[in-house]
Amino acid sequence: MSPNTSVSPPNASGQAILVAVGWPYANNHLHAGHLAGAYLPADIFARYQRMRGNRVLMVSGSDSHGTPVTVRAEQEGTTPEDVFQRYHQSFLDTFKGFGISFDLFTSTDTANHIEVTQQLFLQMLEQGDLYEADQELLFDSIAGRFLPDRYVEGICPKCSFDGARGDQCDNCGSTLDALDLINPRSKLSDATPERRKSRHFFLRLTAFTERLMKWIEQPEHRDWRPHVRNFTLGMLREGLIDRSITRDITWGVPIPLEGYESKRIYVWFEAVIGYLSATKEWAATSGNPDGWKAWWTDPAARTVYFIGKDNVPFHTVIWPAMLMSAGGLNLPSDVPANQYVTMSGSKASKSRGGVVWLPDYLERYDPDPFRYALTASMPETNDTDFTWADYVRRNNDELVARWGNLVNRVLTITRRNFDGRVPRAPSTLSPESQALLDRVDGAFDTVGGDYDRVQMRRALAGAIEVAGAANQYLDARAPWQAVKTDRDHAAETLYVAINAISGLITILNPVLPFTTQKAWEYLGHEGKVGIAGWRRTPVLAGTVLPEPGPLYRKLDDSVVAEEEARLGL
RNA sequence: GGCAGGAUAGCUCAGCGGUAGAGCAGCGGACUCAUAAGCCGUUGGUCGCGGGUUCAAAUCCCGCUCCUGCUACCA
Repeated sequence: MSPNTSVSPPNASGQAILVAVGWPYANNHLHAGHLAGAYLPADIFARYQRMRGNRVLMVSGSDSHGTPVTVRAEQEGTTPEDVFQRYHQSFLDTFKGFGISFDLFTSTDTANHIEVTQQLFLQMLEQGDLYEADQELLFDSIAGRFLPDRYVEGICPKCSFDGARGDQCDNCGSTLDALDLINPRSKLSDATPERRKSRHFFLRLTAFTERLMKWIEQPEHRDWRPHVRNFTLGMLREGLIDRSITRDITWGVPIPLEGYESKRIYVWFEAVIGYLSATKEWAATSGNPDGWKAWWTDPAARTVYFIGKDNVPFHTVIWPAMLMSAGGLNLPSDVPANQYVTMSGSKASKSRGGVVWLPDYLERYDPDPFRYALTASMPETNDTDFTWADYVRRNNDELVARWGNLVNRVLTITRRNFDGRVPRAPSTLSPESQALLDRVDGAFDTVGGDYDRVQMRRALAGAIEVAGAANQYLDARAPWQAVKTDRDHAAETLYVAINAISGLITILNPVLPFTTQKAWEYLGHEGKVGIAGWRRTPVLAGTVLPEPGPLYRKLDDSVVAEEEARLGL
């Protein structure tokens, strides 16, 4: 990927960029890990690319199928549809609340998705990339369900540890086959599972090893994140395994063939197709049914997948293999998978607590400070730890004090001393004034390049540093004094500071969409931030400045203890 | 077991071949426009351990210790 580092005006015919975001599983609310891992970086990336004038399409949807949804429905005495609908709505509310700017957030429970999935299924079957075979599986006769390996526990055949899961032993770390467990028991009902044969469809992954290897080794994939690239190469070197892509369940996408009424296509095969089906849905809805091709069949398009690291194999091996089988569709340009965020040192876990639920957060705080704090410690190269102490510090020291206060102090002095209007600067600026504006303009290149490479931490650090430079500039020129002795000097300072802020607003907008929009209006600008593209929008002398308000609230230290208690660790 | 990432100032982390850096915390100072914010200065580290390569290593190589995570038949 060549980083876009040059500043260009908005351009309706920019590059087509598909921002594909992992599909959340509709069996619980979203938490901070989801946001930091996938939705926030995707949103920052999309907002930046839109301002660059690129044709961005950002899609995702609820993954409505799969065993845990049905399990949860049974526990609650309701239907899978009900569970899925409830959380789907929760997701929509959460994205709205945090400003995650999807062009479409749909679900796998649509007629369109089912149709696209079945069509691809049949196409791959015809290609010979799917085949039928019998599979021996464990069946829980009390729950009346075949058991995924993870739902079986027993004694590890290798180390005799009692409590090994069907897929892996937590004690000795070896990968297991559920059929080899000694004294197996179902995690659903505690029943002793019985062996049953079942006929299923398999994805012939083994046939794709060579092609995938070639694809990964293309020069443009060299700068994929090391953990993504190496993990994928490792899988390919070890040898792929054909996997069954159907299950004995009734909640899911039906198999479009006679005699398979009691089986469904399984989620890991079907959910990734959502990227394609969602694009088609968006195109159809916007009145141009062929519009999806701009992102999927035009080789000039860029498709970037934002997911958590646990999802890497599906996006760098399985989905590309499926796309190769289908033919004529773009393979992922990049999969900048993130690592994990831990909460106060504890891994987010639904059972053990230690989770910041996003709907919960929004009841008490504003979205931008969370976006800011999570971006500042985004798990791009390693797991990171979120603490409320860090959140409060970043809010108070960086958002309130450094950035918010910069805007506030500049606007206040100006309004008070220049009749509420932006003062006029001399035609030739002093060197330090010019230097500040140059610094802001330069940040469009450096920070923009970081956004483009999906290095959000670096981007944000670079942006906030410029706010620091603006504060230094102000202190050096002390317009609050100059206004009494040399009005022209003060006028230049404030004019320059206001214009520097204007640039900073645009630069920070991908991370802080809500508060930068507010600030944008405080400068007398109209419309949306960045409407003029990825560049500093000048604020002209004489512009009437409306009364500003605080962009951020200072938080009391007691928030830390309160929220830590709420984490229940 | 395999793979990845980490181990650098009290804390969070950046640097990734060329005289140890930032923010916060601590200490001192000048200022007062601002949500008592901002600015300047300063204390503080034998860069996990042991070898090696090099004129030069936090930075490259080998070995070791500890931490985190991933490991497609859960999403």
